[in-house]
Amino acid sequence: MNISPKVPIPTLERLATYLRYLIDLEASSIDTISSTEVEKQTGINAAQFRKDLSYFGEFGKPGVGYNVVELQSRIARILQIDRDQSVIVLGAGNLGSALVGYPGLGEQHFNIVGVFDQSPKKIGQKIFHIEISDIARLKEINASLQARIAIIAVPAHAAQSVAESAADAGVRALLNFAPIILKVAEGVVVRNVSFLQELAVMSYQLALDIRR
Amino acid sequence: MNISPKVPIPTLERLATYLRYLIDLEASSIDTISSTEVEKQTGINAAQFRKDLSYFGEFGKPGVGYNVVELQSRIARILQIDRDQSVIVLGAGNLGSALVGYPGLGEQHFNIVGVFDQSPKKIGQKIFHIEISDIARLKEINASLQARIAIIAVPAHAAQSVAESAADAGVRALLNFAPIILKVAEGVVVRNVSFLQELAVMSYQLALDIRR
DNA sequence: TAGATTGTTAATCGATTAACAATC
DNA sequence: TAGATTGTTAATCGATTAACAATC
Repeated sequence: MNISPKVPIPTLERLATYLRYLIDLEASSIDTISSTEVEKQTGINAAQFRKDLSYFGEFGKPGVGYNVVELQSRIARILQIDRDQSVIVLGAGNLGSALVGYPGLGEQHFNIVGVFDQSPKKIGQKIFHIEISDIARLKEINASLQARIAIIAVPAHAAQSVAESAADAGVRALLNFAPIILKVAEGVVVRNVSFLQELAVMSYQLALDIRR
Repeated sequence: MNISPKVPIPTLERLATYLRYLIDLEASSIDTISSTEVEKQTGINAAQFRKDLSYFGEFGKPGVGYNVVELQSRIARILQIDRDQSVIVLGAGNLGSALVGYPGLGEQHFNIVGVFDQSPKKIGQKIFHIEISDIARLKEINASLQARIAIIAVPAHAAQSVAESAADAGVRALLNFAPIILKVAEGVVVRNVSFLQELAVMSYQLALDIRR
């Protein structure tokens, strides 16, 4: 298959997992792996692994396996992690600030080029060498930053309006940390990071455990 | 159906969403809603909503709908969010500290009762009124804290070993922020918060958009 | 009562996994 | 060549959605 039709989201998520795993393998100087080995080490079914890759072409050699470095760079290219991408952070509270300082982002070529907040106390201050800008000037400032990805780290009550400003400022993808369902225009991608939800799920599972 | 067999994870995740939505409704002094109304406002299919609830019993009145306050409190009880739960945070870096200060946790009755780190510089210091303890003393200290939920906010290379210490200290549920697949013993629940993965997915979707 | 909406069964859809011919 | 492992098709599994009798 040459050009990917619709790739399932779970496949894309696993692709990111494979990539991390391959980077570890490379660090351990392993240069070839089989899908069976992937299953043993990640717990992801071998057929699943092969199927996931099949959406994007052929990556392995029958009887041999996959070249670690090659597979790594091809997955990185598929996910666009082989090139720098500009990201802005909306909200300079505890969470927003922590994200600005998170080294993993840069490692994956997500470069934070701007941080915005509404509070006059924060505007003009710096976090990790990036100056906080007035969120009211988002559109104007992003006209030059040209970030297409924004991380929303404002309180729930402000999130919807911030999302709209972002879309208006040319942002096409929102990573939303606020516990709220965002309504966005066609063509804007949203992914939610809902750790409260995750805690709630665990909370239920924990209780189940006790009941039996 | 009286006692729930196996409830799908997506159902549990949506339950947490419904709960947030119902709290908003209550604040707007709305006391009854129909599944159709839920669909309009959250985008979640009405049949899905009814099916999700059906795993736990009967909640509505045919021809009328659901009582907001009652549904809210019943979902809270299902998810165990109606009572306080002790949580410890492992790792007092930027992310860990931000989580300790995150007000949403307390609002959902997740009370942070301890913060742990390995760095001698941090041990003994306070973040938001909680003193940072030595992670080497986790088992000893959690013997009295009795937290069964831990949030892992340490760097990837330390996460596996921290997870093992936590399990050894009696923790039964791990909310993992480190970009790594944790291997845990039977009976320990893990949920991952992988915003790097979410960014990667968005990055792919963004590129797709351009190609067409 | 007539209209609205539930809870649940059945149909549909999509994702995961098993099986295997092709191939190194 | 014989053994190993891929890529892909087919079978299975599970979740979502539509349809509708029961009921307020």
